[in-house]
Amino acid sequence: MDFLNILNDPQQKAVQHIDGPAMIIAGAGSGKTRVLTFKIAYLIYKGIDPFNILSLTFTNKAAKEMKERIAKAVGEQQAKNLWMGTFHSVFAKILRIEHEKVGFPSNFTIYDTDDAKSLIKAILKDLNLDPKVYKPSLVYNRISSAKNNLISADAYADNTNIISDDNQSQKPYIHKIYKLYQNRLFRAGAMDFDDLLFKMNELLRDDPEILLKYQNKFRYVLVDEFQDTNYSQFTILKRLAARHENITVVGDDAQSIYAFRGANIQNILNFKNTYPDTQIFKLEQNYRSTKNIVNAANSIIKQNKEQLKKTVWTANDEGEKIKVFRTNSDQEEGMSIANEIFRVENEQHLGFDSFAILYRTNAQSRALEEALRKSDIPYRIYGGLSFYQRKEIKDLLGYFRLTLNPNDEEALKRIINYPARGIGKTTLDKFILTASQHNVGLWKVIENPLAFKVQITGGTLNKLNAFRDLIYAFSKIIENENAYDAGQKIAASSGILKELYSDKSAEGLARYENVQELLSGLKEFSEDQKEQGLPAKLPDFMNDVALLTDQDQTDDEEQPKVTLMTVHAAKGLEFPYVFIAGLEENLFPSQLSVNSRADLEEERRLFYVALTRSEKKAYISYALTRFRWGNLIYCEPSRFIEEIDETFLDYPFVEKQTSNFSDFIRSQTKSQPTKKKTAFTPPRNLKKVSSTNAVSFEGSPSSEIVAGAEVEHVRFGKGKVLQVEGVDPNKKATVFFNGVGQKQLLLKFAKLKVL
DNA sequence: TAATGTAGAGTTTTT
DNA sequence: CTCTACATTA
Repeated sequence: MDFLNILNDPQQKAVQHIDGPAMIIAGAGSGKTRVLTFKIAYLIYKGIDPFNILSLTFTNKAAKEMKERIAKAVGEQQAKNLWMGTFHSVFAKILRIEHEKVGFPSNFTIYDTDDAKSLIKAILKDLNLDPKVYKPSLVYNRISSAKNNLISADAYADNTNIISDDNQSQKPYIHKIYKLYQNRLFRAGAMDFDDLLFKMNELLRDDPEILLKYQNKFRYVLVDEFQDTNYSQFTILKRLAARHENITVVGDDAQSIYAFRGANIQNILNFKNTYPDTQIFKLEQNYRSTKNIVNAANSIIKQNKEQLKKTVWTANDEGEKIKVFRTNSDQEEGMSIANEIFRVENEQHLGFDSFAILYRTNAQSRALEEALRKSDIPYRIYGGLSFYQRKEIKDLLGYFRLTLNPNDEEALKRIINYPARGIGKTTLDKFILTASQHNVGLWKVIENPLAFKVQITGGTLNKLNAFRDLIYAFSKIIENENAYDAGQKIAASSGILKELYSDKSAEGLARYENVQELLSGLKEFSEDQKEQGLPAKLPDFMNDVALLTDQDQTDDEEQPKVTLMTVHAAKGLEFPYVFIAGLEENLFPSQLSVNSRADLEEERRLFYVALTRSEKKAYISYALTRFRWGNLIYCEPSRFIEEIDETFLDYPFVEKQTSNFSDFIRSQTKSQPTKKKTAFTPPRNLKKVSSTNAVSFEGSPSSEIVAGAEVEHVRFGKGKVLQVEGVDPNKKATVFFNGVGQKQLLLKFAKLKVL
């Protein structure tokens, strides 16, 4: 095994371990993917049949990349037979194979979160419950977390703790919604994300034959990103591995950032309790980042109480210190970053894809995007509304879904009257009611409304029959044509293409293009599958389209671009230069996390993940003001900045002034009208970048701000004071800004200059 | 039943 | 602010 030579000692040992439980604790940048890849290659090299290896990853993209790497090591033929994918996609596949035992059609639909919430809304209506009290997203989360803990609808209703919780929060009927929700899913031949795991658990629990079959099939189980698995997932693993106990988990407790969706960090912290024979391998050498970055990240993470002991170190260069930017506004923050990217790129010529801007929330991308656009820096934003969540895409997929599974209620509701064909809400409501009364699928009623004595007019019946026949026709098309041709035909004869084409607005054009993009995706799929000798029908495409995310899309990038994404989305990636924006209290850490120690620790891990993405240099920035929901709010620097050992920071402000940030801010804002402040003028490293915007913008004394005065604001530009009210510390001015409109500003914060 | 207008809510992260 | 969902009107 030549290739072992390029690994370090603990990496080699981890790779060469074959039988029995193993846990690989992989620090950030320690070559985790490489070890996992080599380990699988090594197993195959040692004669283990790839058919017997199951490897679970966090994203489909990760699985695909790993498979390609393994193919290079052991050859295409061998690699092809590996089972690799996300928990959801692998188990969806198995559930389709074993669908008879599960009691679902093999082409069951997978409801995404939007479908699920929409269904919950429909149930609320049936139960006459107020959607403001029973917020669909809240109910969904409650059900989801129950499922992730393997609590069925019946168990939920019987659990006195849960019920008293719900009673306490004035939502006593959640158990009822849960039960009905499962009923409706069943009738629609649909599962939500959590069901995929839940039903897999049930299957393995209740059917010894199936259990044995998959235990013997997956003699070797490997799990990546184990720190982000939930109880349901771990339970599946335990069941599968119970016979041979060849289970290898790889992860980093310091990078566990998905507790909000049920991930249980205890899975990794207590893995050895479950398998006392576990061999533990620690990968502690970081190959990615400079000493400064590694040490700064260590100084952050050590503040967390709950963690496995390890010491991440690097032999790399010292590198530059982490630079801190402070700006007056979120816009300026964007400009500072854009200017710095421009400067570094001019100097180093690494290409714009060497830069990433990371942030806590998607909403922050706007100001950053604007700044990059102004500076003519190419960029690509990841996340936000995903491609597959767009209305036009869901509409077309709705036709595909309904044709493949006519009981798919959410798909039906979505398209039965889109494009408009005269079947309105009233009619649809009648059908849904009738279906519920007879406890049959919606499609049964649609096919033959008279059999169920639904009161409809002859005209409606005709329209309905036309729709029914349309779907029948699509069904034939899907049977006979490949995915692309079928998709094309359905898009055309459903009227969707025409509908979108007739909309000449910019948004309409974009929607049309999106649909075209989906169709070309189908084309690519059809050709790829054919090439590999695999089936290329529409159902094959639809099988896990609900499990795809934007990250799985192949981007045919023509030019290098700066990456903009949330910290979560950046997990597993690396960039030479990383900017972490919006390091402010109530933003990062998020407002919702600051009250609980566990949540705050997760935010801190998130920051750790962000910082450890960088190879050469990291920047962190915060703004003193920021727009949120159209309102200007005032921000304080994040506690995380203080938590970094200052020897790793290039942060000129703290040295001169007090280290207490709130005092610092207060002193600035209070003394604002008078004397010149040394500390508040932009520090040297900022001068250059902020000079394009407002250079050390000085406000006038509040006594000069009177009604009728012409003033200038650092952000809104020129305007006229309409009214001033209140007394000095809390004096408030109403100002009309040209082109911006009327704003109310507190003078102690807002800097207004009288012209 | 379709189209238009208005009110209300939302920003934590995603399979 | 911006988007969506609902209600009202034609």
